[in-house]
Amino acid sequence: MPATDGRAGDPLVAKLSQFTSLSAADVGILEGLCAREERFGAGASIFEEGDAPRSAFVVTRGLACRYRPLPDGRRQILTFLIPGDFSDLHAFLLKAMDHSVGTIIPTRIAAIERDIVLDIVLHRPRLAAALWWSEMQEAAMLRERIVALGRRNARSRVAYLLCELVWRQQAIGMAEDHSIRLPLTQSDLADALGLTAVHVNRVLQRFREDQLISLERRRLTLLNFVRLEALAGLTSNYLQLNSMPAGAVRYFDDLEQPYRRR
Amino acid sequence: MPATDGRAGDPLVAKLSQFTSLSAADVGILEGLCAREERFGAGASIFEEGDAPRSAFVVTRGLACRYRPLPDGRRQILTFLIPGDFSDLHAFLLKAMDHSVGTIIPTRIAAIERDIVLDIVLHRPRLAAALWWSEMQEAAMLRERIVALGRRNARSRVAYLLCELVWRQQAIGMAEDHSIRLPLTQSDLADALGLTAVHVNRVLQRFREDQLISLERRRLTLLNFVRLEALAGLTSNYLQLNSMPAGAVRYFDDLEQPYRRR
DNA sequence: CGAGGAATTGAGTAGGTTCAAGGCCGGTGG
DNA sequence: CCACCGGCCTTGAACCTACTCAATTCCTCG
Repeated sequence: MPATDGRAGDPLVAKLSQFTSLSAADVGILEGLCAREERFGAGASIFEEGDAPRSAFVVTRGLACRYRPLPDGRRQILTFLIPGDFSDLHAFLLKAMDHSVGTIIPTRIAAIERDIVLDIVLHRPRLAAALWWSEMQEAAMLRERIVALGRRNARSRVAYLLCELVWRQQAIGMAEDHSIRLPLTQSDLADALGLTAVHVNRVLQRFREDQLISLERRRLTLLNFVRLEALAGLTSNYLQLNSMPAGAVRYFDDLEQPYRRR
Repeated sequence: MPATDGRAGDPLVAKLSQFTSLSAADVGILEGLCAREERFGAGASIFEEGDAPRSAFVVTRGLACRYRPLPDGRRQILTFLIPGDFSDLHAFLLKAMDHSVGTIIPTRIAAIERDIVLDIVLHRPRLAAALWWSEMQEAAMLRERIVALGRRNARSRVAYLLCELVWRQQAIGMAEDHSIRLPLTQSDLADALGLTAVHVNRVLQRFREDQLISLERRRLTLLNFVRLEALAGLTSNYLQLNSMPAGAVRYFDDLEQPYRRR
């Protein structure tokens, strides 16, 4: 099993493999996509609200977030982007991004050209399906966030976000058991959860008292993930952490045929 | 300009035409998709959390919503589905839906088979682009909801949702100026906005006092949409209500060539 | 005309915010 | 090696927005 520094295999391949088994050719393509990375420092801006979208991108190392800045200086974090996240597959269809993306820690990003995206969609059905699935996973995370912000109290919200972060890092081999590196400040967490940093602090205090988590030196461990998941109110099929339905598998195998011989 | 009863032209065609001009053939395909509709009464369930996804679908008439039921009986409404909304393009890749869809008023839905979806994606690039765009629009709405629930107070949230509903219905020719039919109860609005029905009521009272809206007999009119939009804090490019970038247009025209001769 | 859901109103409460001050910790420069 | 600095975390007290509970009125529809 992989180590904890994010170097263990390609995180994108690891993530998509949860959904469907990838051929050697597909893996090659994915690794090729991530070959030319761009590096950003901590707290850097990758793009901003209003910018023309350039292309899709993959996070290969580090941690970033999508967010919407508000006129009064506050912000709402929409999603965190971890290694293996393939985003904005179709952003080239838009004239302007409606949100910004910035890094939390030093981060590497590989940009993907429009032509490559379309080539995959048109000629690599199985790979395209895997990318669609990862888009749907991102949409599922947005829906879960809405439920959390709309109908859960602060304790549940914090529990939910910590669980999500751990689960996602488990999926790419960046978690040790239920423990991850968590370089987010309490203020970052608050901006994601619609709370204030002060209140996030008090909730985390309670979680520590209750032996639910340990969090020190930027390392988070879920000590009692059963209780945390219950507190978070997450359903078992969250993140669609299961593979493709059998019918769809057969279907894509058939579609692959014409292209396998190229 | 179309009338107010939702019969004026095909709402799906109207919606996608905002994004790109559609060929007669594409319009024909879209209208064909909506030919076989299924009818549901008010308060009916279209599918439920946990169900295996059947296929994509288009709402042709009525009003429905996606929502997540909570264990304690409450719920969070995620999005409202109005005529012309094409949803779940790729849902066939999942084993189980993570949310439910139910109707508010009598509603008609056209189911779209997986094979038809894939045929469009592979052979009708321009139409596929339009459908991707509508998916991105739905994702943009989810992000906007997160911002509203996370960082805005009750007044702004209500203003935002009313504006969104009016804008969307304008886009499909179902609005008269700034006036729409609004069959939602205050409880529905509350479930979408993370508030209680009682508080939604008080906010709406204030809006009426302040001459911002009129709302009676299920008819909403924005009396001062400038102030409402400001209160809602919406950005001008919300809903990506603008057409495809020129570069993308050329690109898809090229892709169309091989298929135009079929 | 009656019934039931929806809207409205009031009073008390609570979860989370705001403001402000102090403490910790890691990094930097002398 | 040590002292300083700045960002982050922590804690307390007052406050406020929105919730809860409950009763009443209004509408719509059969």
